[in-house]
Amino acid sequence: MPRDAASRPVRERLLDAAGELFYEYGIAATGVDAVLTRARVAPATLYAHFSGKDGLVAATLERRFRQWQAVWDEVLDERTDPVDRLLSVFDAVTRYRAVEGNRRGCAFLAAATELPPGHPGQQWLAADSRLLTERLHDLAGAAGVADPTAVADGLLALYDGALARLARQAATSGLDTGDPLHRARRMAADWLAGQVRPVQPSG
Amino acid sequence: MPRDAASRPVRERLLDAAGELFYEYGIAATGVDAVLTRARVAPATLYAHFSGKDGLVAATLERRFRQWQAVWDEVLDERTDPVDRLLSVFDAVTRYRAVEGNRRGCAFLAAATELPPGHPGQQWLAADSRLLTERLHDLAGAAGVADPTAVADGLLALYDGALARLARQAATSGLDTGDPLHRARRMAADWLAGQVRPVQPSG
DNA sequence: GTTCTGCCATAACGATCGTTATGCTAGAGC
DNA sequence: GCTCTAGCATAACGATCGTTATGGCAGAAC
Repeated sequence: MPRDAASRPVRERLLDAAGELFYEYGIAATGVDAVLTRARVAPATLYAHFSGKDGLVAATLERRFRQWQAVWDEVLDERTDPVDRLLSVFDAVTRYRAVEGNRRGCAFLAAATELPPGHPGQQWLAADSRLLTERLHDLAGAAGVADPTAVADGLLALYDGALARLARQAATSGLDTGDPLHRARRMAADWLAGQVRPVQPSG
Repeated sequence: MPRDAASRPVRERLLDAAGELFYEYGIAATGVDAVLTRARVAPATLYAHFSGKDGLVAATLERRFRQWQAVWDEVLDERTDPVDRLLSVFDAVTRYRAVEGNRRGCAFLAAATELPPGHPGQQWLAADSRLLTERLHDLAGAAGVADPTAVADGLLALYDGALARLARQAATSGLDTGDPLHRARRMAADWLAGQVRPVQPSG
């Protein structure tokens, strides 16, 4: 099968190359040729694995979504304190950044501004939004806050804000100071302290 | 000069058309032809007024920056209470949205993900970041908060978060409920209540 | 050893991109 | 009236886009 047995499967190479280039330079600005060159893959091979550029874009977003969800699951499994679990979204994205090295902010946010309506990749942007909304809502409920929806919305606002600022920092490098994610986490913790209604342990 | 005296000057028409199309469909996805058609302008005329597409992009961002700054100035002039003035950034963007009708979130945030480094439009993204950072810092200082930098950063996070969520809502329409800007403003007000150190009036 | 499959390299396709060139017409200024 | 300017419409430029076609080669299957 693979001519070079030591290299990764061709589909993985394509997703790696496309993911990095789309994220670094933008989806529209990245040509198929650039992906092919970086992945060292022939054009016909790409179209044998994907329906086209749109399909490749959707596949990279799908993989990114699953990786991000897996990292969050992992972080969540390490926590037991309800408030810690609520704040884990910030730690998960920090860990995901360390692994994937995404300095340009949220890939889904960037894709949301680039993809037209009806693009096959849109479903993964929706999946990301849904995951964030529903999971934060559930965690807020488990933490015993008075209004889980309001807390989830608030945390989501801080989460989006941190990732959006990361995207802006790439353009305005050197102007901002510190890590937006750390600041957002601290602010969320402060804000939560006033929102969490201590629950009597049932036992 | 203008063949059709009733119409706006050709430069304004170009900026109007380009601003709307770039904002609605993205910068890279909008061809020069689409701008020319919408503005009813000949190709040579565009290149007589701007250095090219990049120059047109930069000019639309410049105009947007100045309009946004003017709206914020206007809102600020109506306020005297220091906390109200601090929260005016949310009201200004709400007013700007009503005037300009920008349902797809922050144009500068979108441009930050689309424009390559060194693009002539980057300076206006930097100007927007600087305006937000410095003005919020000054207003926080005037409000007598303990740590103006921390307060400015916090408000900036909520501001970015609200505009980022607007961008995502365009893709995930119908999933989110309510106005992110209103939620962010309320959350900012709550958060500020714990940050503002009441200052003794000097008189 | 032959066949078959997966992938390669190269080239070409039509379409669209940003940009420039060529005439032509309508109004302003003298 | 004449000139000059500003903008028009159309067409063409080379480049690049996403996509497809062609031919060849290496390793697996049998």
